[in-house]
Amino acid sequence: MALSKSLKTAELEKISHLDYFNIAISVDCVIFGYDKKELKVLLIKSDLEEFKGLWSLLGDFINPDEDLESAPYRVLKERTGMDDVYLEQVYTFGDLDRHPSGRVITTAYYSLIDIRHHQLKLTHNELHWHSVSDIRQLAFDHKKIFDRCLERLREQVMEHPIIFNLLPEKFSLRELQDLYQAILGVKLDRRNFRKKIANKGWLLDIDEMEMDVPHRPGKLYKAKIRLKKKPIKKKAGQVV
Amino acid sequence: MALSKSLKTAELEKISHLDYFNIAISVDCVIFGYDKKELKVLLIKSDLEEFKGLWSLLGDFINPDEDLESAPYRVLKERTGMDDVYLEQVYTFGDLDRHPSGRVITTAYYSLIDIRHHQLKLTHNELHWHSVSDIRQLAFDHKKIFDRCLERLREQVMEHPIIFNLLPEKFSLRELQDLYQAILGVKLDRRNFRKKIANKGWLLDIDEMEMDVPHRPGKLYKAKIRLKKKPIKKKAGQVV
DNA sequence: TGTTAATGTGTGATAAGTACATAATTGCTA
DNA sequence: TAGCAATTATGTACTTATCACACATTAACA
Repeated sequence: MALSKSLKTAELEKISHLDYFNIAISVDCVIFGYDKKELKVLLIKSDLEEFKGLWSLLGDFINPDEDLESAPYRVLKERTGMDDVYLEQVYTFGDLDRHPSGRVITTAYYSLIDIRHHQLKLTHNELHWHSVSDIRQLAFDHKKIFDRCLERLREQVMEHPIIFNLLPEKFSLRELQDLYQAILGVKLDRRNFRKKIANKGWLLDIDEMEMDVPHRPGKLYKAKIRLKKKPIKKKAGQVV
Repeated sequence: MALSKSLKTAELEKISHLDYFNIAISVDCVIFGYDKKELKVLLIKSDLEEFKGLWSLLGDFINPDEDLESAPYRVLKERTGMDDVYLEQVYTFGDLDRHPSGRVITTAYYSLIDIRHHQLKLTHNELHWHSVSDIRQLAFDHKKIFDRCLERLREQVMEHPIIFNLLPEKFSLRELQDLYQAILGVKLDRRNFRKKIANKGWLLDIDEMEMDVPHRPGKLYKAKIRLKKKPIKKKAGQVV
């Protein structure tokens, strides 16, 4: 939708002058993964001179012809090749000086993906999975954004069945507990954990056992539902 | 901060062309108040032809030289004269077709104010307090924004001591309970409610009683803390 | 066949949530 | 000034969730 086409004259005077249109909008994605009992986050080497050597979140500017919600899906698709992902909007950051190149307001999303489903694109561009516990400093205000998203993830993870997006289709209760512990940063009691999870009713007993583990094998489960929030495709102008 | 001044040449090529700068950003405020046992929301008659007769949230475009977080405080100050208010960012809405005048992305905030502190400005411009339970249709996508903010308020109100921003300085437990009931839309048991509130430790017993009530007077309390989130004043360019 | 590393399971103690009733105080009204 | 209306103040029994904690079992491996 071109702006000029849809503007009424009165509105033109009010909002079309450059004062209101020299702010850019971006999205930044905190992409969480899980590997070797550690919560990971996918980062990219900053391409700005100011932040040489620092890592930053994956983000991009919004295109004028895409919904805000579609942008983080596009970023994820471009960077990881995945498009069936869980994404949740967390917060919008708009401090005046947050971007050295000008006025950029950014909306932060977090995403949970199964780290095994995208290996390919890692060696190209400077993408890398970092352990969440190692994150000290990031480019821009991305540390603040990252912290907020991690906080939100921790709030959500016991309330909604989103955690399964970080796991393979079949998993044992031990794997699930390890993952919760990695996210929440605490140790949980096994018996109490199992009771709690059982009460949620999120799991499907598939009557299979772990194979080739060097100890007594555990039962395997599937998630009853894998929550995704895919963008609803809409044409511009469509009435909702 | 003028954009052109701080842009590096490489960046200029990448982001300064108009494609990325013809999106406007606004804030919209869901301003809650409380009166006569009802939760209220402050609305304004829409000034757009498309939404003639409909009410809309109070909002405005972001100025290029103000922090995002400062904008809703400015809107509140301009509309209600109050600047010591509680504000919380809720969500950013950016569907392509959400604004008939062009591409406008908006960040929604909710605010809690004591309805008695601002009477003056109501008769001027077309501002009016509406009962939350009467809200059916609003201009733009404001009904969706309103719903999301009300939902967030309901999530927050038992967890954080924010509710006192809707009450006068001194209040009785009955007034507090009525207010909770208005927000949550449920009836609460008095004894259990009192126990719960007592456990939170939010109240200060000021050893005063209600006066001139047509029934046995109750004790009055103050909030130990009144949570406000005032914007932190920062100069552009200041390192955080 | 013993060692290692896990699985699977239950109970008692404490805290939180829920349902519920009676006596006391004030202003108002007849 | 007696009685009514409205609301305060308060506790207990029941249920549910949370927490700490120990032992027998299974499979791989050396």
